[in-house]
Amino acid sequence: MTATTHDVQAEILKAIAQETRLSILELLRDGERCVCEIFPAINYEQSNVSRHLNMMQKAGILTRRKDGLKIFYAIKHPEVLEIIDLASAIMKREAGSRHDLMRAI
Amino acid sequence: MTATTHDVQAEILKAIAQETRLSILELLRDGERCVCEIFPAINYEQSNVSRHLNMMQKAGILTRRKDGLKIFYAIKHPEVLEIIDLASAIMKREAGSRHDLMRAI
DNA sequence: ATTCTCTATGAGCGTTTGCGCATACACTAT
DNA sequence: ATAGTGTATGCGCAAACGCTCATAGAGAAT
Repeated sequence: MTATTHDVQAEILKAIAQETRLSILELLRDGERCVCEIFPAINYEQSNVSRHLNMMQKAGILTRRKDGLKIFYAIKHPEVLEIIDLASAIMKREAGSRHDLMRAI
Repeated sequence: MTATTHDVQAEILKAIAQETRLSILELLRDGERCVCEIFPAINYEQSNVSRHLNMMQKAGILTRRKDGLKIFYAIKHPEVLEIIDLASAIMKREAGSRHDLMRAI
């Protein structure tokens, strides 16, 4: 029960570190979206997307807003997108160094 | 086989988003360490720590250097620590808003 | 060659994850 | 009340994860 600092950090990062959730977060980069807009866009079952959104909200990185039937989710902390961008930076540099390695052979 | 952008991003972030690995990365913040220094510090089996280090190296976030018997691991990209720090920032803000919620009741 | 130290790997186990299908729930509209 | 739309949840399943114990490799030292 006693959650350590690393437990909480891991919970937040795990909420971001998954293919489907990254697709969702990329959509939410432009602003809030409802489930009905998201799941056709990324081509997954509505239930699956709903679970992912719920999970991210519980992890504290998404907000939830009800409007009639629809429920709109949005990114809560701008740091989430910064984290994704940093991961992209690592990815690109890694791809580059692998190219260098290729060329060296 | 065709790895998408999100697959690679997720692989990098997953390599960070785990309690034990966060402990290891925190140790590596001060510079390179060998397995023999790390596993007693975080109180896990040597084999377990070895696997985590190997996994992070394959994900591209750690470097590996051999020196006699010992093998030294180090953080390869400074962005890794930035990501952890951003997660901390989110964590603190969340903790704050939860306090506000508590006080509001 | 033997022994000692450090690291990696095989095997096994319980838990968690991500997914789809079907169904329940919430709200709106007629 | 009934039907329709949007969202959440129960269930089951295959795969991945994280861990430990035991063992194998690799290199140093005697």
